[in-house]
Order: sequence, then C-alpha cells, then structure tokens
Amino acid sequence: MTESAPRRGRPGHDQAAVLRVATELFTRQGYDATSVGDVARELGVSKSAIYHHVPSKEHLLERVVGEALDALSEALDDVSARHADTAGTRLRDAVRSSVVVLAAHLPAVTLLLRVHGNTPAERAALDRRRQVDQRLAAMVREAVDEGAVRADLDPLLISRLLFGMVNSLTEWVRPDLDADALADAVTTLAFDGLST
Amino acid sequence: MTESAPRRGRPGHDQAAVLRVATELFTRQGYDATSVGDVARELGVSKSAIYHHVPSKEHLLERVVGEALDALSEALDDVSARHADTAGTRLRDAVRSSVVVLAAHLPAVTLLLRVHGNTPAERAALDRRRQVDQRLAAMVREAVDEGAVRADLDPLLISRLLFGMVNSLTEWVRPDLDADALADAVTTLAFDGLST
DNA sequence: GTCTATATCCTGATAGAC
DNA sequence: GTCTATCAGGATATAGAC
Repeated sequence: MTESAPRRGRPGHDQAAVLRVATELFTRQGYDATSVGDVARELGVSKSAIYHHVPSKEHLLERVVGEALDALSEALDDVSARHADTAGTRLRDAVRSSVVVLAAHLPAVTLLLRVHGNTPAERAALDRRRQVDQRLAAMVREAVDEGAVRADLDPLLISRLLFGMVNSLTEWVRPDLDADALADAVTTLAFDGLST
Repeated sequence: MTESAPRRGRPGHDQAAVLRVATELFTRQGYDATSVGDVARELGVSKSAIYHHVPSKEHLLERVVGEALDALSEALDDVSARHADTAGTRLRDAVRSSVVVLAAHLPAVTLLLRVHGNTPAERAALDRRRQVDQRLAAMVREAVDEGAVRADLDPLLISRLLFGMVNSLTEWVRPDLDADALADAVTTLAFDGLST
C-alpha cells in the first residue's frame, strides 16, 4: 500500500474514501436515512462525483456488509479447522473470534446486523448471515453433546443468547477499545456467569 | 375494551389501527424505509386518510417508542421499590422484568432499540433510554458492591453485556413465545453461565 | 372517515462539459 | 475527477369535496 502525497486543489477522492464516509454515515443515521447527497456533502463534492466512483447507493451497502460477512466466515473457518480441539474449546474460540472480528470490522459488522432485507442485495446478505448463525448454533450443539456446555437449555436458545450478547457490542464498542481484553471479558461472563 | 361490531362499507379505521399497522411495517422494513403510503396501502385506504388520524409520520414513532419507554420505566420502578430485597435479587428481577416487558411490548421495544437520533423526537427517546440504561447499570453496581455479582469485571461492562443479551431478544422472539420460561432461561444463563 | 388533487421538496441516477 | 443541469419518481403533508 503506497502512501499517496498530500493533494492540492480538488479533493481527488477514490472509491475507498466514498466507502469510508458512506459507512460512517450509514451507521450514524441509518442506511435509509442517508442520501447520496449526504455522502457527497460530507466529502465536500457534488452528488455526481459520487457516481463517478460508485455505481449505486446499494452497491456501497453490498461492499460493506460483504466485508463483514467475509471476515466472520473466515474466522469461523479457522476455528472449525481445529479438529484436534474439543467442541467446548472451539466454541470458546468462536466467541473470542467473533468479538475480535466485530471490533476489527466494527462499522461493517454494525451495518450487517441492521440489514432489513428490503432489496435483493439485502436479502442475499441476510442469507449469508443466517448461514453464519447456523454454523455457530451447530458449534453450541456439539459443545452440549460433548458435555462441555449445560444441557438443561435448548442449544439453539443458548446460541441466540450467546451471540446476541456478542452482537450487542456494536451498540457501544468504540474503535480504540482493546479487543482482546473485551473478548476475555465476554468469554468469562458467558461461560462462568455473573454470580460469585 | 368493548368489542366493536364487524363493519360494512368503508374500513372506518382509528388511530389505534394506524399505529398497529405502522409499527408492524416499521419493524419489518425499518422506520425510514417505510412511507406513509405503505401504511395506507396496508390498511387499504389513501395516504390522506392516514393524516386524518395522525398528525405526522414521526408522531407514530413517538407514540410507539413512548409505549416501550413507559413500560420499561414502570417495570424498573416496581423493582426499585422492593427495598427489602438484596441488590442481587433486585438485579435478577430487573433482568426478568426486562425480558417480560420486551416480550409483552415486542414491536415497541424493537423499534426503540433501533432509533438513530435523526430528529428531536428520536433524540428525546434516546435520552429517556439512556436513563433506563443508567438505572440498570446502577443496579449492577449495587449487586457487585453487595458481593452478589463478580467483582473482577467492570460493573458497567457487565451491565452492557447483560442487557445487550436481553435486548438482542428482539431479533428473534415471536409474540406467541412463553415469556416467563424465556425469562427463566435468560436469568439462568446470565447468572450461572453456560459451563457445566 | 375517506377521497382526489395538489404543493413542495428530496430522492437516486444520468448526460455532457471542463 | 468534478461540475452544472436535468430527469422521473416518490416523499411528507395539506385543501377541500363528499
């Protein structure tokens, strides 16, 4: 990645800059409440300049949620590949990885979790997200079968509560936060509970 | 509540009917992605008919999130009033109540949790919500001070994770679900953890 | 309580000049 | 890479008839 020299005159933005600003506004105001004009104003250019870099507003959303889904899937692949570990350990690692990925791709994951399914692209994202959820649910089930996780609660319910807690991090986590320490705290609280 | 006789001819809706349909569409498509025309079409009337019952689109949102905030605040008042109980018991009850209220006012709470703060009314709702969050955080702190809840994690962090888990229920809970059983499961998992 | 018609503004997106 | 100008459609909201 070559560092470009500071520019003079016209801003001279690129696709990445548009994507960055759009993502920020989408998270702050919501995707539907953010117009292409908003993105343009924030970058200090006209609406048309945006369409030079990007084919459509929805394309921006596709790119962002795609980043989140790729990162989550890859992290899950890594965890699943460790066959030597116990199912309990793999679940712990899945929780840890989910937190780390969420923090590393905070804006992207935040947007992903807010997708409604109003367009084909959004529905495709929801489909991919459902696949991730199912893989996580399967890991919980295996940990229950192994005896590492309590069997008096429905594994699907456990999965939803556990990763619901993880996903709720998007509501308040800030980019400068220590992700590893956070992952530790989440894992501890989830597995050991908050009772003394 | 008197049951009105089945109508003939024109629908003859009232404010409650508009509110009900609007809430459903707001949750399904998002507030910003839902137009007054959408609400009108769903009710089988024209846009103007909606404005006979309701002064503005935003007023609908205000009403709905107000319902959620009132219910949550009231439940919290009830829990706080039980001075005889220990702080640990009060926290358990707060979690239980939160789940029950969330299930009883599912559409309203769902919308409340998705408010962005784009308008004065939305910002007012966020303010009230922040007050609720602070009361819950205070209850966690008291339970920690009392020794009922682990002290090796920041009370504010515990509060965020705990009620983040509770709030994540809006993502999948359905109206016909047994709220008490759900509240039991959430409380058990939160306090005892998922390890065997 | 609902309608048609309308006012006003903003939306996503395109054409073509510089 | 950005601009001005423009398009067609849809947004919230209102006026006034029935």
